[in-house]
Amino acid sequence: MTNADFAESNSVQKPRAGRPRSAESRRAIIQSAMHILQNDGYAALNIEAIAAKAGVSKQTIYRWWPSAAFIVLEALTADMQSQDGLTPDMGSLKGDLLELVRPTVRALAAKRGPVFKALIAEAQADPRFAESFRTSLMAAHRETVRAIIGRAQLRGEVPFDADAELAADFIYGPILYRLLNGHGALDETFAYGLVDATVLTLKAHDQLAQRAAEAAE
Amino acid sequence: MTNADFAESNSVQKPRAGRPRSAESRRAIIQSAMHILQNDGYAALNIEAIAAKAGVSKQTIYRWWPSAAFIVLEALTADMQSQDGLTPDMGSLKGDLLELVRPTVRALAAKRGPVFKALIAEAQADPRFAESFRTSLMAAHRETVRAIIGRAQLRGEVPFDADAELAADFIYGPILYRLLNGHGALDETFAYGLVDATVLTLKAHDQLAQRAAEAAE
Amino acid sequence: MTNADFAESNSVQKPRAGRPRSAESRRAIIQSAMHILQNDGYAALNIEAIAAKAGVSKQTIYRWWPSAAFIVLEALTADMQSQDGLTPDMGSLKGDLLELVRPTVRALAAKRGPVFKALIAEAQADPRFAESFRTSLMAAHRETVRAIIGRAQLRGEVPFDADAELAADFIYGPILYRLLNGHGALDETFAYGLVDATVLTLKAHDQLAQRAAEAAE
Amino acid sequence: MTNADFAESNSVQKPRAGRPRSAESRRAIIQSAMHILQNDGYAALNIEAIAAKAGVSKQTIYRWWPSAAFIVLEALTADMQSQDGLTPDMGSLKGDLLELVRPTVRALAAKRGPVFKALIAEAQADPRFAESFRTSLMAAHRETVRAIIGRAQLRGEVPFDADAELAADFIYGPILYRLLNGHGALDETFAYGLVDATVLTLKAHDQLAQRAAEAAE
DNA sequence: TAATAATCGAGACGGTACGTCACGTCTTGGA
DNA sequence: TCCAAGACGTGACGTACCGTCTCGATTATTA
Repeated sequence: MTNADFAESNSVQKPRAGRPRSAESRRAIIQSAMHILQNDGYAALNIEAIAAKAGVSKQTIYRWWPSAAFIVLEALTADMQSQDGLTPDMGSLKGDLLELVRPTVRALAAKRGPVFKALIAEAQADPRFAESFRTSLMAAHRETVRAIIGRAQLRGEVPFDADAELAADFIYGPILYRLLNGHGALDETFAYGLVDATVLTLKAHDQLAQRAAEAAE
Repeated sequence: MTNADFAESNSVQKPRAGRPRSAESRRAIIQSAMHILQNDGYAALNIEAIAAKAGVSKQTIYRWWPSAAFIVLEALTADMQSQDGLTPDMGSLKGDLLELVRPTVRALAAKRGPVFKALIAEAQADPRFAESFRTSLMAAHRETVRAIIGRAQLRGEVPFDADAELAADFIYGPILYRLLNGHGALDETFAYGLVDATVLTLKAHDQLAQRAAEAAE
Repeated sequence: MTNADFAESNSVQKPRAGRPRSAESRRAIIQSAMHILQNDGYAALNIEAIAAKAGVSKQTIYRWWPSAAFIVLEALTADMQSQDGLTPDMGSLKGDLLELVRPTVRALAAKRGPVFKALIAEAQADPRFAESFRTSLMAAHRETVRAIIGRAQLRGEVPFDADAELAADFIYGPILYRLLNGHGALDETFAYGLVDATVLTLKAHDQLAQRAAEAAE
Repeated sequence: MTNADFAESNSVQKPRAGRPRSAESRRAIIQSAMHILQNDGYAALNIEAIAAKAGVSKQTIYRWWPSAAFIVLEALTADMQSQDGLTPDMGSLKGDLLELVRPTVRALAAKRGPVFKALIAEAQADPRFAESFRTSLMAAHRETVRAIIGRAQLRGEVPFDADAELAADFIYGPILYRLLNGHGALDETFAYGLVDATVLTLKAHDQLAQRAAEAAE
């Protein structure tokens, strides 16, 4: 949990004495950070540049965020909460997964890719950020997969002992791998292959077990 | 391909004029870099520290490597070439994959993890390094998977149209995901689950297609 | 005029926003620079050494002075302003000039010599410094000569068309020449010879003109 | 005495064993040095640049000259010996001095100025070079003045106790002063003023002494 | 209506590392 | 013995950001 989140969540119940936090500055900082990120890349995203662009003092930034990465993370989570939150039931495991994977892959192939790569890189160097990153963005993604598999289990499409954790690894692992290593395209074909393989795995687990049982008779 | 690799590969055929490169310095630089990396972490791995520890000038380092990451990469590839090169045929797809995945996962859970994480992070910020990293370490890993699947195809374990590329993504994607995100352990259970799922996927592709054909009769 | 001078002269009227300049650091920098200069010579006077000795960051030095030479110049002008400002009227041109030249020559023959030589050398390589050097130290020296000759003109010792500029060149030129070239000693004899010759020149200008007029009758 | 001078003076009597010094390289080095000096200024004149431009190894330069300044000095003295050596007797002290001072001032105001300034600056930092500079270029200049005054003494223009050393200081001091400090132009007016003052001084020394003797009667 | 308290901008500060430059020395093969 | 080529250790450069620290000014709550 970032300092910013902390301050925000507390601001409701206890209006502390002194000058309140400037919403204007907060907005300017986040916008400036994202602007620099989009235009000049993550390498150019440093506190001094953000402060200069936002017309804000460095101190103000350090007061609310531990590093530039946290600013980006805040922008991203805010963005995700506004648009996502919906994993529509398409009526089948494959349909649900496609509805999840295809937009994800498409976004990462476009402008979301560089941002995501940068945050993951940052997480490797900064344990505090890794924690925040994992428990906000990443956890939300994995939860979606768990929900979809839960629905598939209720439908009887996959056995109840299907490993949702491993399934989430199978969905996001290869995506991350291609995103970071760049050995293959993040395109529709990949999305379909990914979903097909995952569905096959989850179902085959069942069917093969069934065939094994039949063979045992 | 790094400058160093280039110089090395040419050194055989053309003993150019001028003082030859100091093998002593090269060794000291690589060793110092790895020593700092193991003891103080990647964050402490900077050119000045390496130069100081190796008793070498910064210029000498910059002459042969573009950045500290390239030094680590060179050490790692040299290390890999000396110990690997062998993907023993265990007689079955599952056996081969386990023989590949288990040591990999074990190494990444131990001291190889932090180094790998750092290099991947570095690759996100430096396109030149990303290129080198992808075409050396990463490409070698993927090639191993392709070889294993090739053997399985010859054995008749998996169909000839099995997608080796996707299989490699399935093997290394989840490993990378867990390594970088840290949401799950890189342990034996994970290794088995990973191999089982991959084998099931590759085989189910065949069997399900077969059942679909039978059903069509 | 250095940045430092500029900031200083403005500091009275406008207490600008932000943390004010550290007088402590300024003092430490100047003192350290002079200390290194006296002990190890101008060749050893570099920004890193000054910063280290003063316990100050290099950036702080670069913020206020363009180079080490400007620091020395500031120290020297401050020193000169505190002790000089006085060109006592000795009652005669020769007396005034001796009162000016003898201490100057004595100082340059002692510890002021190396410093002065170094600054002049620096001025040849750095036009910005040359400008500062000329308009501060050098201009003050020349002005003193002009004042002395002005007094001599009022006394009737020298004609009103006596060239004060050339006289200043005659005073400081030979001093500089001996200082830089080292072909002759900067001693009392030299000082007397210098003053005698200058006085003779200035007066002879008058007398010879007079004799020429008499001869014309 | 430079290494080059040493080698040169010895080369006549003892043709040492081994490959002889390359006259081609020597010429290329001196020419390259002067070319860089004229085009890019003394600040750009470093051994690496000269070596690169001359197509010569750095070692070859260091073998024959202690520093770049010595190369320039060698070029300058060679140049001076070829054109000078002649101080024509114009029949009068003033004529002789003008014939000496006017070309000198003209040359220093033109392209000789920067070179001279740089060498003088260099001499302040390098005692070995100062020694060479003083005993070659500078000494030659002073000797010329001594010769001219010697002639004037024989002519009876100036007394035999006229101080030739001080006269040389009076000629070259102000020139050097203006050259280095840049407070005044090095033009014809200055040359005439300089010569007039020097002649007046030398002669007034006599006449004033005479008048003092008359007054004493 | 003050006093108190936190925030804000500006910007100076001590640090650390950067990547570059030139130094003067060395080690090759070849002339 | 000299030469070109060029690698080497050394030392300093000037710059970029870091995260912290004063400043005066502003804007709230609390007394």
